[in-house]
Amino acid sequence: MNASRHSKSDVLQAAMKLLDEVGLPDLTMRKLAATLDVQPSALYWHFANKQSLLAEVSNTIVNFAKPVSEGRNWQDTTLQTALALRDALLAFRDGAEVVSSTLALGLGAESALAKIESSVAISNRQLAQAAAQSILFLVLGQVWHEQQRMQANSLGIVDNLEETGTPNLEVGIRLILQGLTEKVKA
Amino acid sequence: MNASRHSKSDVLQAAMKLLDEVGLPDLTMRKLAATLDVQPSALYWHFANKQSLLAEVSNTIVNFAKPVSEGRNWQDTTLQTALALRDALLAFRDGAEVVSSTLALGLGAESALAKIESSVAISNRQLAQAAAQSILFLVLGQVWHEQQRMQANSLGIVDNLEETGTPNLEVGIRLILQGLTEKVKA
DNA sequence: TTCCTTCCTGAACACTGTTCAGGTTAGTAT
DNA sequence: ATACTAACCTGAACAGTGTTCAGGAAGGAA
Repeated sequence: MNASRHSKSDVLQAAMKLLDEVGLPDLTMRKLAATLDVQPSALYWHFANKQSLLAEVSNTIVNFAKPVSEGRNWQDTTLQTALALRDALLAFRDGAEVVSSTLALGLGAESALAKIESSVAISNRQLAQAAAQSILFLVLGQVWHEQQRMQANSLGIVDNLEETGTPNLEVGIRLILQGLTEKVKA
Repeated sequence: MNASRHSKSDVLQAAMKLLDEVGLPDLTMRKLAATLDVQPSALYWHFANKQSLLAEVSNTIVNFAKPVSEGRNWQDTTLQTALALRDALLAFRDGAEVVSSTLALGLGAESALAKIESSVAISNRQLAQAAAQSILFLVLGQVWHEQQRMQANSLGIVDNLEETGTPNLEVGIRLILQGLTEKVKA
């Protein structure tokens, strides 16, 4: 789209736009280069490799989550934090898969976990960490599943009987928070 | 290893052996064909494509889970079911990633969810389904993370300060079960 | 021996991420 | 204006990927 030269953030921005247009499986270095009117090798001046690029994409997605206003209690705040992350993931095509992979490889997006964990205001940090990680996996898994279904549906693949609709993510999170509250009381 | 002809299950078996030896990223059709002393194209007589192969690998992993003996209560049974799934995933290199991907694509491994859900003996099926899905994502996410670390460690990549050890998966599952129990009581 | 199903070959197609020696462009300093 | 330097890019290649397809060979049954 542009014949001028590009900065690192130009490339990142183009990558996110392309992700939205074609999805993660078709987000190739060659296609990305093409949208920038540049040879594929040019991208490697800005990023060491594709994974590094995806790591920054991942960070951008995670940091897109709106900061939450303090709730009535830490349970509420944690729930809002988790839902804000969900919204951020949903705001980008294949967002959950991108973040999951990056997180698994340990290349970024750790702030997602940190934000949840710091909202769990209980003294037992080990327990808080376990709960935060559980909530994170729950959000990622749920949204990944949902986004995959979105694409499948857009390809005309029929959903088996509407599948009772998405079992609300909120329910799962509330279960964890409920259990956590009980455990701390004891 | 063998110059004779091969059946579909031969190929599947070889795939699982190769998975164990080289891991998912290096499980290529060409390498798989090589271990069978066969041209890559021969594999496509047995499987429509690589994803179908991986789907069957995935099913094999999931079905490897030992059936659990009925516990004292459904909470206990569910916990045992989840832990059995975890053990099955851990028994195969990159097991969690294989199953996660297949599940996301909707190509198999659904029995994993079914087994957990059927163990949640509460009348509210919608709630049971949400809980089961939460537990499944939790197990997959946790084991995926753990297996990724295993590989990283084996490559000499140093863990930052031992990372307080795996926040036990059991803790997370128990939180959900606890919350579930409370919710049903009310 | 014919026939048919099962399994495989060999070669190609259309991609993928990545490397590298060398060139251009832009901006800063003299 | 000239020289230098950092930023950015070209063009070509390498080594690999999943997949397709026309045709051939092996094995058992009629």
